[in-house]
Amino acid sequence: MSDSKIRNMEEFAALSGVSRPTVSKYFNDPESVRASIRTKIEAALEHHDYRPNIFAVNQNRKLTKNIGIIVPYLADPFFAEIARRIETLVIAEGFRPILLSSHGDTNLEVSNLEALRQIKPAAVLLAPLGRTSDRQAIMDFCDNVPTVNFDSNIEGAGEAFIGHNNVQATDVMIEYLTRTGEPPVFFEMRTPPNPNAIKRRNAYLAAMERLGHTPQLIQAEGEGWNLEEIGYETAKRAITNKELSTNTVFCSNDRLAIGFLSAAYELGVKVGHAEGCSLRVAGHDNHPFSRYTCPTLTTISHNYDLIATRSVEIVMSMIESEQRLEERPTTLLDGELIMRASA
Amino acid sequence: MSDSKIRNMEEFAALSGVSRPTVSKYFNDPESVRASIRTKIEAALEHHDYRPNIFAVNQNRKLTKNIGIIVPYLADPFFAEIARRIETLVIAEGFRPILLSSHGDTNLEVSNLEALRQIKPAAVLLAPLGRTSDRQAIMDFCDNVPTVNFDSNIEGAGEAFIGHNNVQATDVMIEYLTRTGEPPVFFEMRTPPNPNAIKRRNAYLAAMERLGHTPQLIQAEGEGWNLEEIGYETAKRAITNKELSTNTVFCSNDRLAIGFLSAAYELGVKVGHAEGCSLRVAGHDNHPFSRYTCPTLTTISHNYDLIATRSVEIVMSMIESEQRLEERPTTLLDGELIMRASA
DNA sequence: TTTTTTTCTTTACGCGCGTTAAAAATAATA
DNA sequence: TATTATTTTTAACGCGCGTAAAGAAAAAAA
Repeated sequence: MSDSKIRNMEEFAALSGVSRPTVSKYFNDPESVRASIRTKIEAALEHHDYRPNIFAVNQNRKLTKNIGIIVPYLADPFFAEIARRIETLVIAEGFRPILLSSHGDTNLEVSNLEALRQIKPAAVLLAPLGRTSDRQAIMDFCDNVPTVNFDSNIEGAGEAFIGHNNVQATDVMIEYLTRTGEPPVFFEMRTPPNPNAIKRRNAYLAAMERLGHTPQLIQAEGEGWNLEEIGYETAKRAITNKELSTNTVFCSNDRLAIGFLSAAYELGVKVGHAEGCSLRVAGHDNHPFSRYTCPTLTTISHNYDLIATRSVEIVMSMIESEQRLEERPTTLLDGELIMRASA
Repeated sequence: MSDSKIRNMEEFAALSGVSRPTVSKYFNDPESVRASIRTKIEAALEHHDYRPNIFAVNQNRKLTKNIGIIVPYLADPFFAEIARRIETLVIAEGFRPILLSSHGDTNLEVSNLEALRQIKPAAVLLAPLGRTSDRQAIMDFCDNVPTVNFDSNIEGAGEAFIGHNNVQATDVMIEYLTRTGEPPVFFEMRTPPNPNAIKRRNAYLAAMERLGHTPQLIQAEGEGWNLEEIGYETAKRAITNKELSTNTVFCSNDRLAIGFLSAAYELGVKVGHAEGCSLRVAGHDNHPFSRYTCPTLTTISHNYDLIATRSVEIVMSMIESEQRLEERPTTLLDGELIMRASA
């Protein structure tokens, strides 16, 4: 590797003995030039450290090789895990992932959208905040940038939606809990940030009615994304005041469940389905930490793998076909019951 | 807001009644133009949606307004939390954070560095993988891009290092544990990915010797970043085989401790400092979830706030002074004992 | 009001690369 | 070998903006 610094494509083309437009063609798609030419260029690449200036490239292309990824809250391991998988897939497809977190903040979500629009991404994968999203800003964005909406469905936003089948997942868990013990109370936030929570609540109410049981909602009052704390506080109150009408609690998500378990432990309430336990607790999401709670958390898993692969697949097909999808296909991925010690 | 799409600065300048070079000056620093001119431009901005093309801007400036942030593993809530704080501070300073995770992979760390180098960032905040980092690649990078090294110290890398005072923190915890009960066993990985772990081990050994106690290391064999699992498996073995020489365990980090607590719970070993408990467990890091473990985890907190603010401060001063620091200042931030139920 | 200082306008070049059109070279086919 | 199809070269323009120099205009100082 020679130390000679190459300033631009002109110089590199001269060194490789190929004309600049052909070199440009090569970098856009190595297969598009003749093998003999390719060999020349790649030989030169081995001796000289050259890569096209990314700003100049992006300025002159209508769309870049960037793919934006926006998640509502990256410090939540669930989104961190999804983001990690998507990033990996995007890189494998030869694109550059740009990962942005809205940190639970509406304004930041909007400015993330603006930041992405500026860099002319080939496409965007958007997991919106949900209830607190600026719907208009998102719709405007989707008009201008090919977007796939995932996790939180914002009706009409983006060319497609990939999400979790909250109804199926909720049904599976309620069926399991009811079959193996008492029907569950539903533990949730009164005003959850994420629309999936509403779907889960409604699915719970519907399933309980269908099965002929009386539903009970325990609703935490907090706002924001500090879910463990909200779950902990509310659980402490609910347990102390004996608000639970059955011995089984189905939490709207694992983070609330983690808070619940913490409160139960502190109050000396033994959780689990083994003998000697007075309470069963189940969660929803298969949060990365749910297998290490005490007791380990029975929950319903998202299909992490499919949610990532399917989203990236759709994005890639959109990019390839270079046209928007006419309808807005919605993919709901079934959840899987993960049986552990807590219920 | 008129719908008229403005193609470039030329058009916008015409609409605002100001010459293009002056408009350019304005966007680089609004204070650098006369108030009367500023008013004109800002009036035009209210009617027309225009922002300079970021690629053209970056191409023509020697250094951009980008600040790179690399963390070793973003799915670890510790790094997610640090990254979140740093991002927020960087935005407040008027820069654009570019957050990249190495996902625990050496090759990805290297390609992240390459990706950053391409976008000519004003500076970079780097938390390297540590033991598995490609030291040469990092040193090369730091030669070309002003970098601040944080969390994991790679000797000589970057203009400065901001980290955790592992020795002080370890001493504080050992002093506390010893004073309130039996001296601790040290629970760690034999080949930890992060150099902080080595510092903690050595600090433990030194402190035990100083206090006249016999040290004992329980070393997990695994590799990688799946720390809870590694902690869980090893703890199960250690408890079952009665390998612990005292009733107190000091874990090298909270994620190992979470795995340890999970194993102890499963085996029916009651953890805590209350009566009826047979084991005390302490961690290190004040991981975001450590306050919700069962029992809640006694640990030592990083100074999350200072680690972020100090790092960003140094980066900003580097950018402002436009010159590299002559020495390589090392800042070690003291840890704070967080007393909870587990020890 | 006149002089000096500061700021703005005009004009023009450069950044590094995408892209196109016409001419030249190479490869494939007859 | 001659003909045709394909690829490459040459030459040149454009992308949108930073920036520099010289002259004009505005503000500040005398």
